[in-house]
Amino acid sequence: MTDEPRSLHRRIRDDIGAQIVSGEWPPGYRIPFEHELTQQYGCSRMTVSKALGELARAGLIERRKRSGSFVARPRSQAAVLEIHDIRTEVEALGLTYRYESLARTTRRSTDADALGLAAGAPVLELRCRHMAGEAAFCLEERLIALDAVPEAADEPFSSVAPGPWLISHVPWSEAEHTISATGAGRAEASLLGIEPGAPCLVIERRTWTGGKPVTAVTLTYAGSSHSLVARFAPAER
Amino acid sequence: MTDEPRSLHRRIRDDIGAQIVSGEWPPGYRIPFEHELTQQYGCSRMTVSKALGELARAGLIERRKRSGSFVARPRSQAAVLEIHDIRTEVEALGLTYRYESLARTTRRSTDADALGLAAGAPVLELRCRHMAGEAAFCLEERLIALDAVPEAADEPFSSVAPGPWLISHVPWSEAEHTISATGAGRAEASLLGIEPGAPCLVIERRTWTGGKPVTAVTLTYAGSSHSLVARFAPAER
DNA sequence: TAGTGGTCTAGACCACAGC
DNA sequence: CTGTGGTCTAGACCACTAA
Repeated sequence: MTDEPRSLHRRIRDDIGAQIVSGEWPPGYRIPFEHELTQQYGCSRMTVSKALGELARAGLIERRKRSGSFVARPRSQAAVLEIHDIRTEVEALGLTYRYESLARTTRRSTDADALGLAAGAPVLELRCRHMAGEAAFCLEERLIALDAVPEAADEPFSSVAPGPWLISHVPWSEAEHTISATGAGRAEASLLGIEPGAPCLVIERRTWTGGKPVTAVTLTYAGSSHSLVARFAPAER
Repeated sequence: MTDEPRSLHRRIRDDIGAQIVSGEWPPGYRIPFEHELTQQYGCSRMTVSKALGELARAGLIERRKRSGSFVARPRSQAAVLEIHDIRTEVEALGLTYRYESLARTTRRSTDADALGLAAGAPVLELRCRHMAGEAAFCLEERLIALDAVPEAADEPFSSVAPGPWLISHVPWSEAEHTISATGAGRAEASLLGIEPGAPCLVIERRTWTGGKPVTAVTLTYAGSSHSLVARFAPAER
């Protein structure tokens, strides 16, 4: 009936996860000890350990030495937010994507910049617009630390959006996102084709690689055109 | 010099992670085979396998049978969004939290409800307000499926906010969040103490347990008062 | 077909926290 | 002290897939 038993540790993990999600094992319930599960499933301790380890990572259970593993109680809602490339977002809506470069300046960073760079470090400042069909979809205002990405100084960014360019030129990155709502200013309203003061969803992203600031970007979406979706699944798949 | 070697698989994982984040191993680079790492670290294959498995889960590497493990190229920005209890948020700002119940209705669900319940199922509808000091912090509009949480019918929610109450009465839950920006309507503006049309950050959350709808809530924050932060770390710690 | 990762075993020692 | 989870070993077989 089911296509389940692809691997034993997954089966164990899913069995236990189902007990928890269904409420049969309430928060605080003590899960069978590893050695009990090895007997129950007729397997070695490593296998159940792997299953329990994944449940613990997912936050479903809490493991305590000497006392056992317990169903955790839900704490803060944690959700995985996927932030896609803007071109992908637009095309997923069935619209034609177009990129427009508005301004490009090289200057020295100030303390007011969100990048977290020492004042005086060279930065590239970009302003651009992402179009969906004939309508403006998103405004982008970006700083790039030229110390971290010197090649950016030679890139005009006239036809390539800075986001995709950076992804292919910077090895890997940690990021922090801040999401808020504001009213459109005059310039933004005009560029987005909305009324001044109209609600906008604003995503600010700061990116580091190996602890060094790489880029800071502010994306402004007309409030009605965009939303973010975040999901939480207790154990993936 | 370092306090590192608490466990070998962590050391291996962090070593490789550092190579990737620093850019020394660019996207597409082939990571040493498991048996090579086994020799390099003088350990068994399970240990390196665990390390590589965690890196793969974190999205830093991609594992391909018969050809090896490779540094992945960053795809969509994935970030973990933590959504805390509103009382906690307010108190973290150093303000006094207060909860106000505005309305409480029991009715039958309609197709227009976001809950995803069959039409006609009994639901509890709540409207309430979360205060920070003397100012309104957040408006809450909530539906609770009484089939899933029958005890809610007996709870007045006059002094207990539905969020914390649900957490302690529902075993575990999956959730989906949608974040957007809107302009405040008249009623909302008056309750939040802002101008009609002023930007608001709106979080809609739908919650299930074991696949059954439990609750749907819309939280409306005055745009200037609130923001969400999401972080991404390539390998935790 | 050969070599990779995926999974699993049947042991082992250890640190640690509750008794 | 005792028993738990945390870690690790030195093997093994398998499925898959790139060559």
